[in-house]
Parts: sequence; structure tokens; C-alpha cells
Amino acid sequence: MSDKPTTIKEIAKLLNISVSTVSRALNDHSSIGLITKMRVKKLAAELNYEPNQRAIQFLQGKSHTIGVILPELSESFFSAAISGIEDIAYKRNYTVLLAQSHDDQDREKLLVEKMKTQRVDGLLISVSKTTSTYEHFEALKKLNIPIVFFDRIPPIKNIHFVASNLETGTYEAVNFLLKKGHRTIGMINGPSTLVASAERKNGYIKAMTSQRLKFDPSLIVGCDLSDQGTKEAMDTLLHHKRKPTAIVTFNDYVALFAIRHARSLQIKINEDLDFVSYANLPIINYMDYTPIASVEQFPYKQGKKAANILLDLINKPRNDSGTEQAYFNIVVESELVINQSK
Amino acid sequence: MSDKPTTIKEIAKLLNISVSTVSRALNDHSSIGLITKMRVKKLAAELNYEPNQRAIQFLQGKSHTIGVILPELSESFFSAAISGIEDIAYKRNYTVLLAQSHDDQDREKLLVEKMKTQRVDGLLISVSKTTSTYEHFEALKKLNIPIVFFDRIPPIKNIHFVASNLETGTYEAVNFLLKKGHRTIGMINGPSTLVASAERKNGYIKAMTSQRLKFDPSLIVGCDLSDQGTKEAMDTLLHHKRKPTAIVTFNDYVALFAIRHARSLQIKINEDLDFVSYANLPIINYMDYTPIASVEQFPYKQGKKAANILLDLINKPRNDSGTEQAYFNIVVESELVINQSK
DNA sequence: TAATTATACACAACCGTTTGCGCATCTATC
DNA sequence: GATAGATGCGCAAACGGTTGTGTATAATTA
Repeated sequence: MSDKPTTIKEIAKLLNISVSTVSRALNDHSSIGLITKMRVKKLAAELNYEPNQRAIQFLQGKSHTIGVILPELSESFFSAAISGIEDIAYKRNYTVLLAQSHDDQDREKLLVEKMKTQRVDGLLISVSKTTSTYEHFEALKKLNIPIVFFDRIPPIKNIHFVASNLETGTYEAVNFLLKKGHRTIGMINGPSTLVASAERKNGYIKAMTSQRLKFDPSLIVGCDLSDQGTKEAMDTLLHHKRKPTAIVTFNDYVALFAIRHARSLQIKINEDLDFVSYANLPIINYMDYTPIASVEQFPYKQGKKAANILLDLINKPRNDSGTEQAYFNIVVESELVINQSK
Repeated sequence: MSDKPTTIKEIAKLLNISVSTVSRALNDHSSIGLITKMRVKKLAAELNYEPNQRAIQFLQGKSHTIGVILPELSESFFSAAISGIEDIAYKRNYTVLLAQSHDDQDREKLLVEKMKTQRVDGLLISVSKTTSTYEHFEALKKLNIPIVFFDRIPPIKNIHFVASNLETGTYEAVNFLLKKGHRTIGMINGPSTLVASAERKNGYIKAMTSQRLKFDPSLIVGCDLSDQGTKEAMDTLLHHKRKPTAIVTFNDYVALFAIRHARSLQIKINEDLDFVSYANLPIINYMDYTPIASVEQFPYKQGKKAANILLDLINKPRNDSGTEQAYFNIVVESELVINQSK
């Protein structure tokens, strides 16, 4: 029946007062008399009046909206992250515009563009794997739309970001294995192009050398993270002249496949061979043969932190003068979690 | 340096022409001369002009935005669904406003309210578990903002919805087990308050009776879906006078825990006891002891379908006359997927 | 050549709300 | 009783586009 939402004009007309009076009455402005305020509020309530946010956003040049671009929403890391982002946005009365790049650079560029024309107040982004140029972010910077990069950080200077430091977690993980008595520890690492691979490697090296053990580079094998690649990496390690008694895998998918492969070779998991991985999968606890420990990256927490930083940037007094801008480079320490169930 | 985005006014002033001419030139209106068009477009490109979508949305009373309210983004079913929703929205040039209710009725109400004040063109929602009243949806209806309910459907009349029919999938699942030779089939079902539990039960009964087998209600045990509840349900079934040789579990979490419990009792999975479950978890394929088959609900596909229906509703010519409104009640058939890896 | 018709642009209203400013009316002060 | 200050409200501009209508100039036709 009723079609268009009630406007302030209609209220004004019905009460024979001006729109400005209605507006001020609703906002409890001091210059409006008590009786008028009451009359306006009463009618507004009856008509289910609600201010048109689009109009206000337009008028004020603020959208109270943040854009979020993630590679893949169905990846549990990112869905946990967006959950944290949305929680903070909700709490701080912001709205979330969501989009996924599907790890496609071109789509990512289009999405950044779209976010810009949508006039988001800020952007939170985890860049796609294929992204190799970064000019599309410059445009936002020029418009003073803050960007907070998240988890997947582009290799450029002067940016805000939140990411986990896998080095410390890896260090803990390897140390944990060393304390358990392992001396030959293998690692199935990711592609060397990823920052995350380097961090894992560094953590490994630090742990070994801190125990005055010699670092053997051949115990770290690269992997394209596919099932086939994992299998090949495992075979390389298992045929190594110093056969490892424990293996650190790049992520849970790799771990699970590696474990399965090892079991098919009659290797006894958690007896002959221990695994440590990085937590991507929530249900690892339900499984039978699992890594004995995981490096947890706290995606939900990271999402919350990134969102908070972005909103702080949006609401901080503008950096009008030529004073130097500070960049938030937040590192969420990863942490080793010993698998309880085993 | 540059602060505010370029506006059409600035272009007009620089070229000494009117804003309307600039607008029409940019939109290739026929009444604008070729030379003028070129000049305008050239300058617009130089100034990186982009139309302010917020202004256009405001002017046209359309936001080209759909709201999506889901209970929990970190649940894989919903993250897969939002992925499908976003893909369709992107393809059809709509924008997604995302929020999660955390299965809290009050928060859900607030979010619906917020979506309304944000003037979304339509709403896609999977209602929270605790939602028991439904007036907050009525307000949207009055404003002609279409709602498509999704997966979790409220028990009210005259609504659009997309949901999966678990009855057919369950029927297939039980039938599959019967064909494999099983005669005593147990079921760990969910709380009887859920529609989904009834659907599973009905599918079970239909499959049994269609094979002229007697339906034994005591072989279906309810479960609160907790680990402890699962364990108790399993014990009930395993101590049943007719010990089942196969069990259908409410979801993968229940299945995995049930399997672990059975194994701890020295029961040989897939020899002494077969399991069939409902697919919630993407990585079930990586596991060692898994259900031999799963009822797949295609959340990604459901998300796409729901989004498409919503956008069709938004863009269909208004139902001005008193003609009856048709309601989309789309049922996405669930489907039995035989576990390949076993 | 005058009348007609395109052509190419400008003017102005509009969307819903906020907000600075101006202007009455009333009360208090001297 | 005149003046000052407070009180309560209206007017109008502004945000950035779109679009219907008006109008001057140029091209076409009779």
C-alpha cells in the first residue's frame, strides 16, 4: 500500500511548519520549542519516518561505509577475517561493502574502481595472488581514502597494513619439535615468490641456529601447494639422505595430503613422523591423523584489528599540514597451538 | 595533494559550458555536438572524473545495492553462499552490503532496520535461529523492498525463498544404503524444532517404505549436535537391539565425531559400519575415515539462485495494479554425492 | 526571401536533508 | 516605555548529478 518512505517534507506539510524546523526538532536542536519537538516526533513515529541515509551520505560527502575486497570468501581464513571486520564495523556504526577478487588482478582493479565511485570512506583489502601492479591503489590515496592492507600485503612503501608474522610462529614450531628431540626437521614450503614462504624459512633457520644446529637448506623443499606437488615434496624429503623425523608443512591442506601420502607408505604418523602445520582449517580437531601442533594466525582477530585501524584512520583529524604521515604496520604474532586431542 | 573528487561542475566551469551539457556529453546524449563531447570527455579523463554514485543513487532513489544478512560468516555453508551471492551481484552490477546476525534476533532486527535506512534495493536473509517474530520484515514489504529468504526460512506465508530440500537427498542417501545391502539403518537427527530435521526424517521414512521395509522410529535418535550429544546418540544406536550397519548423521561435524567414537570402540568404519552425512565441510576429502557418501546442498549455487531471484524482483515492472503477486518458492534439490576417494 | 525545422546548448527543477542566517515575538532589564 | 537579549521558527543554499523545457543560431525548404 504505502509506497515511498516518509520524508521530512511530508511531516513539515502535515504540521504546517518548515522542513528545517522538522529536521532540527528530530535532532533535538536547542532552538526548537518543546511543544514543536513533541509534535514532530510524535508524527514522525506514527509515519515510521526514518532519515534517508543515502541523502545524508550524499550531503555530507561521507558514506559511513567501508569497502572490503578479499580474494575468496569461501576460504576459511578470509571468511573468519570478514567476520571480524563486520563485527567491528557494526560496533562502530559503519557499513560493509563486500566484494571478492577471485585472485584476479583485473577484477581487483575494477573492484577498487567501483569502491571509489561508491565513495567508500575507506578500503580494506587482501590483494590477489596475481596482482603485480599497484597504481590502482594510488588513486584512492589521492582522494584521501585510507587503505589498510590485510594479510596479503603488496611490496610497496608507505602503506598501512595488518599481517601475521609467520616467522615467530615458525620459530616456535621448530623449537617445539627440537625440544621434543627431533634433530632432522623437514619443511614443505610454499612458492618462493610469497613473502609468507620467506617468513617460514627464516623462522626455521633461526630456530635451528639458535640451538647451534647446522641449517641444511636441502631439508626445505618448495612446493606449488597442489596435491601432486605435495606428493613430490614428500618423496623428496622421505628419500633425503637425512630422513626427517618431523615435517613442517605450509598449510593444513598440504599437511593432510602429506599425512595421507605418508600413511600410504606405511609410515606411522606421530610415531615415525611428526607434523606441524599452519592453521587454516577449523575442523582439524575432528580428524584422526593430524599435525601435533599448528601455527595459529588468528584471522578473526586480524580482521578486527585491521577494521579498527581503518576506522581510526577515517576518523582521525585530517593531516592538512605537511606533517609526516605515520603508517600503521601491525604485525599480529602467530602462535603455536599444541593439538589438544592427541 | 588533490583532495575532493572532480565534479561535473568543475568541468563545466573550466570549459565555460553548463553542467547539463557536460552531463549529457558524458552520457552521449544525441543533442550534444561532437566537438563538445570530445572536449568534455578529454577533460573528464584528464581530471579522472568519475560520477558520484552516491549522488546518482540519491537522485534516482535507487541504491543499486542489495543487503545480505547471514547468521555466521565463518560457517562454511554461509561463506560459500555469500560467495555465490556476491558473484551474481557483481555480474549484474549490484553492490553487496553485508552483515551477520550471529543468530541473535535483536541484532537481526537492528540490521533489517539499518538496511532499510540505507535504502537497499532488496534484501537477502537467512534468519537467525532465535528469530521468533517476523514483523520487522513487514516494514520492508510496505516499502516495496523485496526480500528473498534463504536456507533458513521463517514459517510465514507469502514470501520468496530459496532453500534446499533435504528430503530428496535423504531419500537418495537411504536408498543408496539399502541398495548396498544395508537393512538396519540408523539416523542421528537434529533437534525436532528444525524444519531440516523433519525433512531428513521424512526422506528416511519414504526410502524405507518405498522398499516395503518397516519403519522403526527408534532407529532415529535426536541429538543436540554437540560432541557429547553425538556420543550419546551413537551409544543408543550401537546398543539398539537391531544394531545398525549404517548410520545417517545430521551433518559432517556429527559424522566425524561419531566416526571417531565408533573407532575408539574398535568398530571398523566402512566395513562394520557405513556412514552417510550432509556436506558442510569442504575438506572432508582429505580425511581418512569419512562417510561413504554425502548429501550435497550446494550453498554456492543456492546463493547464486537467491541473488538472481532478488535482482529479478527488483528489476521487474512494479505490480501497481491489484493483480496477485507471485511468490518464488525455489527448492534446490539436495543430491547424494558418492565419496570418490574411497 | 520568409517560414520551417534541426541542431546545440542553457536554464532550472528536483531528489532529502542539514545548516547558517535572518526575522519576528516575547521576556527581562534599566 | 524603550532597549536588549533570548526564544522559536522560516528562508534558502548546498551536496552532484539528471532531465524536461526553453531558446538562439544555423540549415533546410517552399
